[in-house]
Amino acid sequence: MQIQISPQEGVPIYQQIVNQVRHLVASGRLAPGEELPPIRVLAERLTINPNTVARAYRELEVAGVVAKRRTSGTYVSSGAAPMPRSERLALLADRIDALLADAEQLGLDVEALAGYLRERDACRREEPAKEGVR
Amino acid sequence: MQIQISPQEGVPIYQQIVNQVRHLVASGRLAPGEELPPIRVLAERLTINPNTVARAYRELEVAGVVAKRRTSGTYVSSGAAPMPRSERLALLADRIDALLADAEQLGLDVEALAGYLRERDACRREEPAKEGVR
Amino acid sequence: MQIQISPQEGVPIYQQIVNQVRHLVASGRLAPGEELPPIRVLAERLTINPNTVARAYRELEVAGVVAKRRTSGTYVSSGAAPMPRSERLALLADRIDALLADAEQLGLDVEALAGYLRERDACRREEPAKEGVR
Amino acid sequence: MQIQISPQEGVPIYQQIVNQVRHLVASGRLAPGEELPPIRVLAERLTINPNTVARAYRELEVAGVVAKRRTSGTYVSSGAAPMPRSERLALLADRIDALLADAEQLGLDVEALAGYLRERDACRREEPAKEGVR
DNA sequence: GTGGTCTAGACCACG
DNA sequence: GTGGTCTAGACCACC
Repeated sequence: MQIQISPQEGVPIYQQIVNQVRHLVASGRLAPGEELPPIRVLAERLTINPNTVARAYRELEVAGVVAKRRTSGTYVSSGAAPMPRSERLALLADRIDALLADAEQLGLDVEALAGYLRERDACRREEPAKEGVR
Repeated sequence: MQIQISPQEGVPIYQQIVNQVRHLVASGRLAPGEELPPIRVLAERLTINPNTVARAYRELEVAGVVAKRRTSGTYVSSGAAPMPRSERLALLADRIDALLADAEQLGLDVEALAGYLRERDACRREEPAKEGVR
Repeated sequence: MQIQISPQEGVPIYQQIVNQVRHLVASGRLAPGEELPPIRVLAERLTINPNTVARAYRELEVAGVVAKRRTSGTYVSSGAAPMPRSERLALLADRIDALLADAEQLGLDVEALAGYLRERDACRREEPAKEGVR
Repeated sequence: MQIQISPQEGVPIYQQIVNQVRHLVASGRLAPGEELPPIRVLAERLTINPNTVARAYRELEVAGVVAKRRTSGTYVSSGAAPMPRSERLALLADRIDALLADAEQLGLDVEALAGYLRERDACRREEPAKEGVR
């Protein structure tokens, strides 16, 4: 399971984990019934405190995204189906809107923004992929 | 001066003000020498605590974006020139990158994202502009 | 606000707080808009760790029972109306059922249980009320 | 031997078994000298891990409620006499007290509680007896 | 002053 | 080996 933590702005670590698991489930990369890494394992991999991972898993559990089997591990809920493309896009709506608002305030139109989007995307693909270490 | 506050997730109010003033200056909508609204006036308009506006102005001052003239008010620094388009785009780089990373994790490619960007932009222009007040 | 913690069986402390706040709200003893004690204050009063109280308050928040105003405190949600008597009784249904099951297994009928209930209740009222300290 | 397991809140499975065996002995339904089901048989019947049943039997043994005869099985201790009614009631004292405390916090008096007790009891007797399996 | 996050580490319950 | 709870204490952000 691919999870990247970055000390990005002010987003709490546990929140980043929650978001990313949700995204992996929404895109079908994590299928219902699939097992998530044990709390301690993921904590070690990300070099963060196990309590932080536990909090993320707990939130995912109350949200119904995952289910914990006490002594056996944590699994993607059987009811957590992948989302259609349009809904996945909708998950980004708020941030897109905020971006558009800021761009407008900067005197940039949507085409400039779209162009820049492609440019940055090209960069990402060239880079050797930097590690998301904290 | 057009400033919109939204209780959006976790972005601090003072930070929103700082960003927006920076943007207005970068785009040339606020010209060097121009006067900003007095703290109390802006606070009342946005219905927020005057301390919050004061903090934003203070940060803008130490950043050299604005200058306070003792008894008379707050003005855009004479050294605060509008930025070229490329630099203005660069201000959005971090958020663009984060967006691309999330989109990828959602299994969405850059073209889907660009398309959605245009779609949301169209929505914005139709709407009567919702109030950004608290 | 009256909250009692007891190292009773295995019920986690944070859970006891959650339950009791819910009950106080359900019975109308805590009215919508009323302020709860600050995390640190309640923690000190119960001589437990502030993190434990914070966890209880957080759960109450996601459940919509209370709302936190970031820098000002924690309040009973305006939408958290008192419940009618029948619903309040229903909150105890699970435990009542478990009790009846156990009583049956002990060869005790419901009347014996009801009688014992009154007897214990009489005791409670006589006692000087023992402290719920941990 | 009638034993029902329910994944009720947080009561451990092995504890449920212990309690129920104690209750059956206290009420005289399991007489001294009577044989308990073999570990594997009970485990299979309740569809739980044999280790869990073993743990329950072990606790019952150290408590002197049952005795293991090396090669032959597990039996109710000869010293395990049925308890008088008052003592059986006393076994429920803690839970009764907790219930009364909660009821009081919910603004319900003991009579309301006793009435509800009878009501739930009536329900139990009508129902076809729901399965207590996992 | 408010709440929020995170760490480090201990101890428990379960199977 | 799983996850759960709790503590102690640090540091941050906001107003």
